[in-house]
Amino acid sequence: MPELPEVETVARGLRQTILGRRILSVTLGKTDFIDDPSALEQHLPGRQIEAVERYGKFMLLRLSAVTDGGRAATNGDAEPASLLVHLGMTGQIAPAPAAQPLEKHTHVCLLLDDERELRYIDPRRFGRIAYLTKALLAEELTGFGADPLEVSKEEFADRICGRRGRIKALLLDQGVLRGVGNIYADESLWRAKIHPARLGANLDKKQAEALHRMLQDILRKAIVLRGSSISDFLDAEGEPGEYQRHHRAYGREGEKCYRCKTPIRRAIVAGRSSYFCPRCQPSPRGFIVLPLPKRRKTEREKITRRRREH
DNA sequence: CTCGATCCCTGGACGC
DNA sequence: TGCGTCCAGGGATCGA
Repeated sequence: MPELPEVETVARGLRQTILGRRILSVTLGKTDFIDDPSALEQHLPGRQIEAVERYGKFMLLRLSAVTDGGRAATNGDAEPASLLVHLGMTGQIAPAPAAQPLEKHTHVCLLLDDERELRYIDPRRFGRIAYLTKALLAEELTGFGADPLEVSKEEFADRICGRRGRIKALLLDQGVLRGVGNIYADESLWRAKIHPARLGANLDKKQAEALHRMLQDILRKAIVLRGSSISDFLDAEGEPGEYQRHHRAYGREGEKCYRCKTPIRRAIVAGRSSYFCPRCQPSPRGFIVLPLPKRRKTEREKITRRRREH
């Protein structure tokens, strides 16, 4: 599931491969995850991809104005615009030779001026694509929290300690921090020895600082390793990341804690599977780990299976 | 403000 | 083997 490091990896890959390309035409498959499908068809052709940025879990393809004067004057295409891409759970975006057969669940193809297509594949369609004018983009980006890689420890502590919610929920809340998802929330909490169900307001300054440091360390390391590949994640070159080998909590239910050898537990916190060490990350008062159904296959086994298939 | 529940969607795993 | 069921989860939304 693409979180900040995976989205950053994909964005970097796209920067290497499609910057400066012009979009010639648009072909759409299923469109129920696209804000305004016809806007893509109307406004993308003729634009050049000038930059690829990441904002939280969003990718933003910055597009030039259309230089064809006659058409541009009438429909707003004389202004630069952006294509917003959210990979959701299972989204992949990568260029491919236009002649190459389409993979199943390819829903958007942008024909480029070098006989390639930028293709968006998303089996579950939890992602999102939107054509955004400058004004719509500004509106879209309001309400997001700090970038976890940029945020100072003081601001981080302010954002966490002033809230009543559970720390896991706060880490996942894109309005608090943009880009953190389930994996990196659990990993940073394990490293900082903080239970996911603790209330943000109950963390002391030292714990908030530890969490800030661990979260940044983990995200930076994960970016270097091109993200975590569990289930479907592949980068823009179609390669899996390597950070899943460094997971210490996520997906490790029943396996030994790397610090104290106590079996890692799983509980639902903030509506998500949350993995933690019951000894290193002591529960807050009153928190009960409910019995959970036995896992059929651990995430680790899934990864192994995937790698063999490759 | 914060919570849980529900929905979206598909593929894969499992039980029978 | 084949079919039904459950589950994963980011995010939107809604009611408590």
